[in-house]
Amino acid sequence: MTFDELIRRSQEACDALSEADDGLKREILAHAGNRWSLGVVHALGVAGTLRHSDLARRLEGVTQRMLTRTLRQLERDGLISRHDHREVPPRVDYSLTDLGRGLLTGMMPLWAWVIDNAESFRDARSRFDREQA
Amino acid sequence: MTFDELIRRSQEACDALSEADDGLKREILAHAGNRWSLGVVHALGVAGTLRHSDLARRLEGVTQRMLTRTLRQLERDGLISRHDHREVPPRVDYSLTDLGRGLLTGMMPLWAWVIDNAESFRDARSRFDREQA
DNA sequence: CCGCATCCTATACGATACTG
DNA sequence: CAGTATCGTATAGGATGCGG
Repeated sequence: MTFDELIRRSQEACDALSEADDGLKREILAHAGNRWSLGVVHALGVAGTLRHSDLARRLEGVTQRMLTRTLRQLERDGLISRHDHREVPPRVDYSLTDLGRGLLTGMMPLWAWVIDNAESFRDARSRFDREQA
Repeated sequence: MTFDELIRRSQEACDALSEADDGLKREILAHAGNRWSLGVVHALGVAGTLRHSDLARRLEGVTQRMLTRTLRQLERDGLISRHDHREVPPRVDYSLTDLGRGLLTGMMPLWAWVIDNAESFRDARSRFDREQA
């Protein structure tokens, strides 16, 4: 598909959008851009099921507060499911929902593209910063 | 490609990532999640070249401040190019770079996926909110 | 027309300490 | 172990007015 065809289709899709849908799209993408969301989704995609402490170990630098907040947000978005075993000591584990797996799948091409063009991004940025100086 | 194969590949890709690349990925996605970025990129994809005031008209509700800020950010990321005609009154127009077109292309599948699953997102959220009550 | 300066609110993110 | 509470800073986003 050419770029123009792609644009035409996206134009049609956009015209068909309700304002609520457009807000939803931005919201989901905004969540995906949050500090730890992608890391959590990816870790769960790789491991299948993980406990809170497992995730804390895998996401180096995350605090309990931010991990909990991120998990709640992802759960609210329906991307992960939370299972509380109701034991003492506490045992809670998380896994991707079908929706979460779908997001991960849908993100891959974009992700790969960003990595492939990492150098272009760095070049563009350093050029911009130089010109501003 | 199955989900597991996809995960395995993303795992390999992730292992190969420098920490800087990972930060870059998050940063680009965070910018994509910003309030007006996608709208600007999409509008430029559709129209080709637009002036500041054209964009302001197309993005209903945007303020001059946020539009300028968004344009600077996108320009710094190398996604759009800015051409100042240096006339009086001022005349500045914006268009997508190859990198910007690439981002738009890469975003389409994800975008379409979010729209396709809009109802699932709403269901998940209302279920979550009900259970919290 | 385009952009900036100023002032404001909301929230992401983090450090730290605490609870069942 | 999982989560909450409280503190702080940084930044997104907006309203409004000024200037080349």
